[in-house]
Amino acid sequence: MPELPEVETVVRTVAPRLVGRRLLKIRCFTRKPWARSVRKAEGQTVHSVRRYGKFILLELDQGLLAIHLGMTGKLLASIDEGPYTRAVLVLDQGTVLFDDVRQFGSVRWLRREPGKLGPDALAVTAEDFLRRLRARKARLKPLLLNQSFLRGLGNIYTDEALFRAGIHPLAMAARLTGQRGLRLHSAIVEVLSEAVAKGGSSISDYVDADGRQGWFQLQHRVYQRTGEPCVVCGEPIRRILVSQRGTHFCPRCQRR
DNA sequence: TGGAATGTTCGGCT
DNA sequence: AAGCCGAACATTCC
Repeated sequence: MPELPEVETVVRTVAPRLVGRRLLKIRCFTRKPWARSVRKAEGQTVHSVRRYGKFILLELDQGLLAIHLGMTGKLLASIDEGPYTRAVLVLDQGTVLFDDVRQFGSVRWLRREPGKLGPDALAVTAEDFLRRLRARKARLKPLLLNQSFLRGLGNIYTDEALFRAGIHPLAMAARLTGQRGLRLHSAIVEVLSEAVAKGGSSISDYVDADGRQGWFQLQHRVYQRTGEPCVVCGEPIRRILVSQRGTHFCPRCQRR
């Protein structure tokens, strides 16, 4: 489920349940190694909840609780534990569940925020973005997915941003003209802002902490529209594999 | 039945 | 060193 807009939506919906609350206990139902670190969070008060790239960070008295939703993780303001509930945050008032079918997600206690990530995809300035593009000898699709280059983009919004900018996913980052680099920066900020405003994309079963779906999937122009006509030129949308990820683009609007 | 799915990490190769 | 590739993690859905 989770790229920047989905994580941002979860943060906004879960924050009111967590801020000011005391984490009495964290019960884990998994044998993943991350479950052992959460003990250090028990007994602590949650001072703030914020998004850091695709991480949800709970600021505690000491250190942070870092939640990553992986591919299918959900944070739910609920007490209805199900077969995929991997952790239960027991608060002094209420509970929050961490459900995760595929178990690529995690909840772990950290001394400080995760290091070595690039600037936030919604906050990066055009100048900084251009400078960073220039410094990389890599193709755009894998580069934009790389969280140490820019944090927050995933497969959906990378494809959507490249389409909006009219840039081929295999184009070399360092060889983009300044104009096209700026266009890409605007496309990224625009598509992410619009998606946040729509509560993210519910392409399989993504829901926010209150169980509500997002609606941005209705605005997707290329992602999972293989064979359907391009909304701009009518050419069928093509799907290729780029570093093992399905990559969708319009061969006419996004020439190499 | 095989393949694909919103993600990250690690080892190996160039 | 940087970047690419494939595999691995676990499960469901079509």
